Amino acid sequence: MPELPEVHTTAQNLNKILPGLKIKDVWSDYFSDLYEGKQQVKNKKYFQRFKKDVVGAKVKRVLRRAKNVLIELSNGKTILIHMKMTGHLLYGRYLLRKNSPKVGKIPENWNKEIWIPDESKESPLWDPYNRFIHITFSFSNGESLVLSDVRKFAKVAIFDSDKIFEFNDLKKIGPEPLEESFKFLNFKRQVLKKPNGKIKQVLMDQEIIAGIGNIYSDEILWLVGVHPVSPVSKIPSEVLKKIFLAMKKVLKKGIDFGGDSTSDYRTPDGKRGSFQYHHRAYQKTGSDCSKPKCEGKISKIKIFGRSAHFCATHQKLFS
DNA sequence: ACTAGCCCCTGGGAGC
DNA sequence: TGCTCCCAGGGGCTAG
Repeated sequence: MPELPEVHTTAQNLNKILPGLKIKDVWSDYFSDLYEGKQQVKNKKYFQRFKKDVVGAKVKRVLRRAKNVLIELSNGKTILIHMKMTGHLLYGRYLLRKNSPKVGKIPENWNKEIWIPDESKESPLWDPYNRFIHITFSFSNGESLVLSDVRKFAKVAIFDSDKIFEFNDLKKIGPEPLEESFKFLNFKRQVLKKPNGKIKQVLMDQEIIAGIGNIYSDEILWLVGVHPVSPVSKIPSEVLKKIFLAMKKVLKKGIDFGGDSTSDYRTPDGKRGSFQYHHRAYQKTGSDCSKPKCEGKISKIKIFGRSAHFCATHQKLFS
């Protein structure tokens, strides 16, 4: 699922490609999940308005804030895309087909419109995980930006660029963990806003720190040897410092590996990232702990409706 | 103000 | 082989 490193990789790659390109058309089969400002776009009428705001504009730049991709347009509007769990953005030459040939496991009786890559079957864009395309932006150069999202949780919205930080999506988001200016004291102040909160939950709280989700929080806590349910206020300051440093390290590592493709995430050229091959805790339930000299095993528990993976042997519970 | 829990969604994997 | 059931979970929302 796209967290900071995945969204960062996507936004950075797109920022090398999209600026200067003019949006020629927008297509979607996904009206219920398009938004215009605060207004949820529930029908075609709103989609037409979204389309009107977008078509004809040029892309100025693409950036990331928390787990959102922001596409700034030349007309004072910004498209916000939150990929949630299974969404990912792809860029390439795409064709709209009706009664299309089968792609992956799409049923034979499929008779809807479908976008398929106009590329050789060797192209990573043909990866079966890339076939759930629910919105496309076609550019005047003949290429398209498409959102593939099997579970349809992704959010696409449009805002006035100068007001975008006034809306809830971005208003209350905490600081960016990889900013040079984000120092330990800021981190400490942030997490201590939830003194009774469990450390894993607090790390994942977007209002405390932006961009960390389930995978990276598991990996950070494994690395520093802190049990995920430890309340923040019980963790000694020097251990919080270790968490802070591990957070920067693990997130950077995620970026270096091109993100995590445990699930559906792909880079805009359709390729997998490789952080999933370096997990120590996330989805390693039952495996031997890989920390040197540790003889524990990775367990899984549910906290706050999410799974947490950790080694009960070397991850210390502060309480 | 807080938190626990439901909801959205659907492919894939496990079990029979 | 094919059916059913359960799981993945970010973030919005509601009930307590």
